[in-house]
Amino acid sequence: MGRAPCCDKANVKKGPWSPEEDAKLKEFIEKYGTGGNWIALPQKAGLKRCGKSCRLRWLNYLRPNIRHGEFSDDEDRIICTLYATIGSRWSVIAAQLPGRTDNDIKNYWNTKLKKKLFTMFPSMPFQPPLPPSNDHHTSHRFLNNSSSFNYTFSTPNFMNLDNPSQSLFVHDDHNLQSPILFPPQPPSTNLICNNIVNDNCYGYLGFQDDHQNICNSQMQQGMLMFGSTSCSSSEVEVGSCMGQIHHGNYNKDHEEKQKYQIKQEDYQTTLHDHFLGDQIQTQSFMTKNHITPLQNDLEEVKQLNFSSHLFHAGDENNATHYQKGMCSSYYY
DNA sequence: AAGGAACTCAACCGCCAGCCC
DNA sequence: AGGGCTGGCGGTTGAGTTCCT
Repeated sequence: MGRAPCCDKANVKKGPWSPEEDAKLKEFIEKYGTGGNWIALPQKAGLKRCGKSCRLRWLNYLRPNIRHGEFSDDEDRIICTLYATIGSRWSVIAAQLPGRTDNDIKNYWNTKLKKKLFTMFPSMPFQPPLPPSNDHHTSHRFLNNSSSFNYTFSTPNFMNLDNPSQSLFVHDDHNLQSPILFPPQPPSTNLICNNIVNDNCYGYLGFQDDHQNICNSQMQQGMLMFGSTSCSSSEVEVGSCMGQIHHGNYNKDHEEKQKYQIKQEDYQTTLHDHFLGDQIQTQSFMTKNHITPLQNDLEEVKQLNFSSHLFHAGDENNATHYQKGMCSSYYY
């Protein structure tokens, strides 16, 4: 048995909306609101339309303060940054661009922006990150068997061109031919990856042999996406990555920095435990405790000007032990 | 000028989470 | 507790438009 239709398909009009229908819908909603029930609305408003169609028409076209037309460079940048970070979550991206709808942004990305980026950086595989898995069995499979990594991560990256050892690259594909992570001096091991998984974040570490290609492609992407600002080596904090995302314009006040600062001590201890020698031990090295201020998902992200769900940590002062690796986590 | 290809974008489809009964 | 319903969302479609040869 199939799913019950949301409306009587035979008796609803489909296709483009006429000006008369627009006027009817607009007038009704301005007068009575949606009444909290889109399915019942068309009948009340005298429209032969599916409730969902009404909702879409209102949200994407008729509601006040909708902006159509050219996207600005700033909007492009925001879309690219967010897409690289959270993927095709258009509604979240739209929430950062007042007046833009998720549909508009999705169309813009699919028809223009993506092509623009490919034209500028043809060798760059520009893929969104995979949404975090809710399947903890899947997640833990990585933790327990790094050599059989078969999951698609395709995630953002950002870098510090002044000091690549502080740059974060996270990327992957099914065939393990793309970088998992770029280390400045990669060991001659095949890919080893380490995933950090918990309820609110996941991330991973890894090495890859073909580091020159990684470097080249990721350099381009890093420049493209996030500029080349430095991040602090003494502070391991969200702020440093946000600065990069904002092309150096990021100005977090001290209090905010404190709020999101990761304890250097925790970080060092953890890395010492797991980065000795050329091998990364397959073990989670970040826990919820490290990210507590960030785990309240998207509302937090919005409040923080959209980018704080991305966390980057690096410290070259302890390079003897672990400059070969960086770490990353993504929060949803 | 014509017609085929490529592009755009409004609208639809179907899935899913959350709410309510 | 669980089944049905709804809103919200992302992916996809296809008619209309623009571009190219």
